[in-house]
Amino acid sequence: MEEKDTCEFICVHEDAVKDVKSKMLEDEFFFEVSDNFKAFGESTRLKIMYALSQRDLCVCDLAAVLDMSQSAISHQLRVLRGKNLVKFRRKGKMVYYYLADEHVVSMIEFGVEHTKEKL
Amino acid sequence: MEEKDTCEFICVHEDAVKDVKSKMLEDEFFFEVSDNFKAFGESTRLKIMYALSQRDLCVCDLAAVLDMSQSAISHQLRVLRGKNLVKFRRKGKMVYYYLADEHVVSMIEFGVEHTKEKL
DNA sequence: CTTCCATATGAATAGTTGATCATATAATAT
DNA sequence: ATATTATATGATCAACTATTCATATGGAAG
Repeated sequence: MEEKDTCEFICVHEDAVKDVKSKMLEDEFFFEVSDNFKAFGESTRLKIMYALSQRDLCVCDLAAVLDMSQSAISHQLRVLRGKNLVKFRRKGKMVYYYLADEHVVSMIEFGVEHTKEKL
Repeated sequence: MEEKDTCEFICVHEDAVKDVKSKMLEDEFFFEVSDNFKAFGESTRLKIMYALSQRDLCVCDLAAVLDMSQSAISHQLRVLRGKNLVKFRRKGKMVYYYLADEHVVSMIEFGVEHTKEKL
């Protein structure tokens, strides 16, 4: 038998709550989805990905395009790599980054379109 | 004539940078897009919106569904209201929240689908 | 009006995170 | 080897944020 030690929830509509609760997804899954959104939810990372959607770029070029330090860019690229949103290939001393798959492109487009429509 | 006081950017590929730079959007716009993504980039807010995509719910029901405090939910609802992602209507003492428009639903679906495919 | 209940909100706090600085690594050239 | 250049990364710091706690607001009922 369940017992809430939080003494609230007097007003709960049991049927509605039960209904929605049954339709909720795994907590773990929500976490993954939001974690994915989070990658796009920071303007520096979004700009990096947008730039890469135009063409593959090395770190230095990205820094120039965004007018930011190489270090800052590298750190964000690391985050994006960790989420499998970008990949890279070496070419001599340089490292060229590119978007990991079409999902990234369509996610950006989706966000851009929806934001435009909201204006 | 431009002069960077940051003494780096030796490796920049001018043509590539110029090309991509010309294709970049307004800084302000990138900020808005990422700000929108950010709303979905936090699991509590995402869960709230997902729950509301199933049916309109009052604050107390949301708290019950997510098993979180009423205060925490209210604070996040405030954030969502601020970004015009949810709206509400009063019914007596209670306040029913619902998603502001179809954009919210499709954004959630989009994120969910893309995350599924990545597994 | 007063009480009760649903919700909102300000303040405080802990955890997260993005940028910088300094430094390390890795590849190329000399 | 050593020097140079491109990138990566650890540490630090400041800014931001999600939750909690305490309290306020606002509607309904007595």
